[in-house]
Amino acid sequence: MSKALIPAQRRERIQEYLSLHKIARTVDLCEMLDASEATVRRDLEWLEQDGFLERTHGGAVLNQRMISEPEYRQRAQHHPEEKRRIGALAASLIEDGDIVFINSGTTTTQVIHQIRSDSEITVFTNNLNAAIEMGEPGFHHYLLGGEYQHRSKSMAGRFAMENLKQVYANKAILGVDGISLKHGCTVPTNGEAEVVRQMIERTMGQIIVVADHSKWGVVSNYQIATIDEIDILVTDEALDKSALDALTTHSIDSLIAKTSPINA
Amino acid sequence: MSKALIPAQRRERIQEYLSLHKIARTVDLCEMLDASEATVRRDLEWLEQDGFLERTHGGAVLNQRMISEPEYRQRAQHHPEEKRRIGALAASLIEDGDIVFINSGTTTTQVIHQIRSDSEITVFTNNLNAAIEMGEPGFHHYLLGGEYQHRSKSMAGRFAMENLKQVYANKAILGVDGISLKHGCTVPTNGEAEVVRQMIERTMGQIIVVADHSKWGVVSNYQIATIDEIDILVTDEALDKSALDALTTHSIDSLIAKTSPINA
DNA sequence: GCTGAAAACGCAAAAACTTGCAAATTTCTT
DNA sequence: AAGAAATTTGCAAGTTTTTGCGTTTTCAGC
Repeated sequence: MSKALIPAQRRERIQEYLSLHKIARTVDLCEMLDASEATVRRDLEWLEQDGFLERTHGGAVLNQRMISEPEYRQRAQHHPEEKRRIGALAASLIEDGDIVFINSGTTTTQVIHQIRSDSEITVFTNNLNAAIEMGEPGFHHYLLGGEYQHRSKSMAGRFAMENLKQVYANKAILGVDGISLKHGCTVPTNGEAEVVRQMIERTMGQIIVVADHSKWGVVSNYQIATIDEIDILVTDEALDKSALDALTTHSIDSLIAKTSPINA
Repeated sequence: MSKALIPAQRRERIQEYLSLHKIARTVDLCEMLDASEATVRRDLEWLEQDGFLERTHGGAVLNQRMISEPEYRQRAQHHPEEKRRIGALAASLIEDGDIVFINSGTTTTQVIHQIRSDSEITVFTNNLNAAIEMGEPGFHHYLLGGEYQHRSKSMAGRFAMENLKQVYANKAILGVDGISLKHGCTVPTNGEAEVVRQMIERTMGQIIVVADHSKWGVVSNYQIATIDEIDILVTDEALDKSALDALTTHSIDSLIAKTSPINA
C-alpha cells in the first residue's frame, strides 16, 4: 500500500477536496493525506500562490472564482507547474530600469505575478487577469486600453494600439498559443495578434517568448512573429532535444525552467 | 465526527443561519456552533464589518438589503443595497445606441453590472472591477488604458486621457466621493479627477451623477465638477428633503431609488 | 432610576502558524 | 548500481492569533 503521495498528488487531492467542500481544515487534510501539518501548510501556501484558495486560520477556503468560473480552474491547471517555473525564470530576466511589454495569457500572468517588487521596473500589458489577481504591485504597472475581451480577460483594438505608439520598451515577454519553426509564433485572435505585433515593433531589445513544451509545433490562427524574430525562448525541460537544436540554429537562446532552480 | 470548526467555517454557518432565519440570538448561535458567547460576538462583529448583518441586543439581524451569496466582494462596502438600487436605476437611463462614459467606484460598478445586454450600447470606462466581476458583456465594453491603481482597481494617467480624446459620448454616469452645493463633485485622487473631467468635457449630453445619501455634504480632495454641471442625480430615499429642494433650484433632476420596486 | 440580561474589556490559556534545521527521500551522476 | 546533490519532510522552538472566562459597563424593560 503506497502511503506516501508525491507533492503534486497531494496538492491534487487538496484541490479535489476543496472543490467539493469549499472549505477545509488543516487537521482534516493532515489526516486525509497522512502528512504533517507543516507539509499541509506548505501545500496550502503553494496553492494560494496559484490562486486556487485563500488561507485562513485553521485551514483554507476555495477561491470564489473557482466556484463562479469553473473553466478558469481548467485553464489555470494546464501545466501549472511548468507555467509557474517558466514565469519565475522569465521574471528573473527583467532588470532594474527595464521597460517591458507583456501580453495576455496564463503563462504571462505567472510572469507578472513573479516580478520582484523592489525595483524601478515598468510594465505595459493588456493582461487584465494579472492585475486582478495581484496584490499591490511593487513596480510601475500600466494597462493598455481597448475593447474588453471577456474570454481572455485582455484588451485589444485601437486604444491599445494608440497607447503602444506612445512607448518604447527594451524587452518584450510574450505568451503564445503555438510556436513552430515554419509558422513562427501564433495566437488565437486577431485583436491579440495586432497588439503583440505592435509590441514587437516597438521593442528595442530582447523579444522573449514564454511557452511550455505543449506549445511546440502547434499553429494557432494568427501569426505574430517568425521564429527569427525571437531572441529568447523560456520553456520547460520536457521540450524535445530536436526542438532545442533547431532553436540554436536560429540563434535563439533557450532557457529551461528546471525542477531545480539551478540552470545550465 | 468534526470536533471544532475553524473561524471561517463558523462565520459561514452564521451566514447560512441568518440567510434562512433573518434573525439570530447569540445564545442559539452559541449552541449551534458549540462556541462561547465571546467568540460568537466576535464573529458577529466581523460579519457586521462586512455589512452582512446588523448587531442588536441579544443577537443580530440579517442586513435585508443583501445581495445573493456569490457577490462576496460587495459586502465590504457601505450601503451596498442602496448602491445596487441606484445602479439599477442609473443603468435604466441608458438607451439603445447610447455611448456612455462611466468612471470607477463601487456605485458605478453596480451600474455597469446592471446594464441590459440586448442592445447597441457602448461603454467606455476606467472601472476595472466591473469588468472582472462581470460575465460576458452584452454590450460594447471598452476599458481605458493607464497606470493601474491597485486600490481603486482603476486606470488613470496619460493613456486614459489619450483614449478619451478619441471619443465623444452622449451620456456620462459618474460616481463621486463627495457632493456638495458649494464644492460640487469631488473625488479622492488627482488621477481619477483628471479622467472624469475629460469625460465631462467630451460628453455631448446628460451628466448623470450616482451617489447614495452618505455622500451629500461631503467634500473629498479634488473637484471634478460644479453642481451646475450636473443634469441628473441618482440617489436613495434617505437623502434630505432640503437637499432635494436645493437640487431643484439648480435645475437638477433627482431620481430616487426606492426600497420597494413600486415607485410613487 | 432599578434590575436582570447582554455586551465590552482585559487577561491568560490554548490552538494555529512560522521558521530553522536535521533526517529521509528522491533524483541525478558516474 | 552506488554515491552525491538536492528537494522534501517532520520536528521543535518561538510567535501570533484565537478563545473562553471573570469583571465591569451598558442596555432594555419596568
